[in-house]
Amino acid sequence: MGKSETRTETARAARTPRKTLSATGARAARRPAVAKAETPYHHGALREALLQAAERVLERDGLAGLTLRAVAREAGVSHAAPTHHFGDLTGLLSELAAVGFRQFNAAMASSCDAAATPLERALARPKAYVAYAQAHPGMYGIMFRTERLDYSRPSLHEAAEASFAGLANAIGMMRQEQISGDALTLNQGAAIARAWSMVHGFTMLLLDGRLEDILGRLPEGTTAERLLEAMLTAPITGKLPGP
Amino acid sequence: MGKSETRTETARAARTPRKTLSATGARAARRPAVAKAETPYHHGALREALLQAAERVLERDGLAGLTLRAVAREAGVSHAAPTHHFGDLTGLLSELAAVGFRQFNAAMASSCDAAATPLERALARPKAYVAYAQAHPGMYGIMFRTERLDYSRPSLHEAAEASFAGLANAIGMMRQEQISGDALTLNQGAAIARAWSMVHGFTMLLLDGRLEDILGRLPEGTTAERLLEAMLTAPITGKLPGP
DNA sequence: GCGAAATCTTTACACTGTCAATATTGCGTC
DNA sequence: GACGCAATATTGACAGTGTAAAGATTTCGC
Repeated sequence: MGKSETRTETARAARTPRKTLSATGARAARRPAVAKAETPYHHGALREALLQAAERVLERDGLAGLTLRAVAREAGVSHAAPTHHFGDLTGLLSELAAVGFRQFNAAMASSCDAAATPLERALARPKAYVAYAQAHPGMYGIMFRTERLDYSRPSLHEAAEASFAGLANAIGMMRQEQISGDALTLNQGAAIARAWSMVHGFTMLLLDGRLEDILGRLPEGTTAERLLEAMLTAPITGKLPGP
Repeated sequence: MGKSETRTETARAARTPRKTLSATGARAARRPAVAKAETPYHHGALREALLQAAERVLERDGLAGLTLRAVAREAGVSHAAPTHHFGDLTGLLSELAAVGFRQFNAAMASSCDAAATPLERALARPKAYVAYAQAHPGMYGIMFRTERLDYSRPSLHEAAEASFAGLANAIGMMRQEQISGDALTLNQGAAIARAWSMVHGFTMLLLDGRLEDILGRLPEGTTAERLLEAMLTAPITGKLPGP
C-alpha cells in the first residue's frame, strides 16, 4: 500500500507531542532505579505501547500480518524503534507470548474459582483453555504455533512455567495426591501429559478446522464444547484408550 | 549471501544440458494425453524435481528456510519457475504437505501390519505417528503447523482425508463396532477426537520441547516413547480423566 | 549546567513473494 | 518436413520484510 514508509512522518505528527507528554506527569515515578524496567524511556512508555499495538495488529490482521514494521506503524514510531526494546522479531514475539500466557493463566484461574461442584471444577480448566484459544486464536498461535520463541527470556519462561504448574497441580488434586515439584512417577507424568496433550491437541485441531468433519457427523447441533465434554467424561470403550 | 540472484547463471550451467536431456529417452512415455499430469513439461520433470528439492531444503534448513526462491535455487532453475507449476507458495506447500501425508499414512499402515498381538496393534499406530513426526519434524510442521495450506487442492484433500479415515477405522476396530461414514454417535466422535487430540497434542508438545520438563522429572531414562505408552495404557486414576 | 548514555530516526542492504514481459522449446497440424 | 501456437522457463521489476550501522535528540547522573 502506497510507497514504502511514507507514513512515518504523518505518524509522528499524529502522536501526542513529545514535549507536552514529558512535561506533564504522565509517567509514573521516574526516581527509583528499580522502576527502570517499567518505564525507562525518555519518549513515553513505548515498550508497553508497542506490545499493545502488537496485540491490536494481531487481532486485526492475524499472525501473518504481525510484522515488526506493522507494529511500529501501529504505534506511530519509526520501523526501527522496536529493535531497541525487543532486540529482534523473536524478542517481540516472545514478550507478546508472555502477555498471552498471563492472560491465559488468569482466565483459567478465574474459571476454576467460579466452579462449585467437583465435576464443574474438573471441567472448568479445559473448557477455559479452549475458550481462550477460540476467543484469541492469534494469541494462541503466537504461544503455541510459532517456532520463533525464546524461552530463555525470563518473562516468557515464568509465564509458561506458571501455566504448566497450574495444570500439574490440578491433576494432582484430581488424583488426590501431592505432586512434588522435582520428581514424578510414570503414572503421574502420564496423567499430566495425557491431560495436556488432549486439550492442546483438541484446541489445535479445532482452530485448524480439522474437527469440522467429525462435528458435522455428530447429532444435529453438537458444539465443540459438548464434544470436548464428552471426550473428558465419556466412558472409554474398547480394548485400549489409545487409537 | 552474495549479490542477489547471481547464482542463476551458474545454476543453469550446473544443470544437465537441456538438449542432451531431451534428446535421450530420459522422460517416460510422452505420447498419451493422460500422462500429461505426470510429466507434461518440455524441460524435464520439473514439478517432481521441485518437490524433491523442497523436501531437501526442508530437511536441511528447516521450515524457515523453505522459500520459493530457495527451492528454485536447489533445483537449479530461475526463481520464478515454481510459479508456473504451483501457482504460489501456498500451492507448493500444499503439494508438499500432500507428499508428507502420503508418507505418513504409509508409515502408519506398515507399522500396523507388522504388529502381531492386539496390544501391539493398538499401540503401533500412535507410535508410528510420533515416530514419523520425530523423524521428519519439518514435514510434520508443514502438515500441521503451517497456516498456509489449501485443502481445496485435491491431492492434499485426499491424502489428509485418508489419514483421518485410517484413524476412524482403527478406533472402530478397537470398539468392535462398525463406524459408518456419514453418522457418528457422540461417544464414537468423542473416542475419535480423544485419540487424535491426544496423539497430535503429544507430538506437538514433544516437538516443541515442552515435555522436557516432565520427562526430566520421570524415573531415570524414561523416553518419550515410554511416556506415550503409559499415557495410552496406564489406568486412569482420579475423579475424571480430564485435567 | 554538562557530558554521557539511552532512545528514536534515517539510511541502506539482502532477502522474500508475486507479477508482467520476454525468450525458448515442444507438439499438433498442414 | 516446416510452421505456428501454446506450454514452459527466464529476466526484470516492485512492494514489503528483518536487521544492521550511523546520525540525531532527549533524559539522567553528576
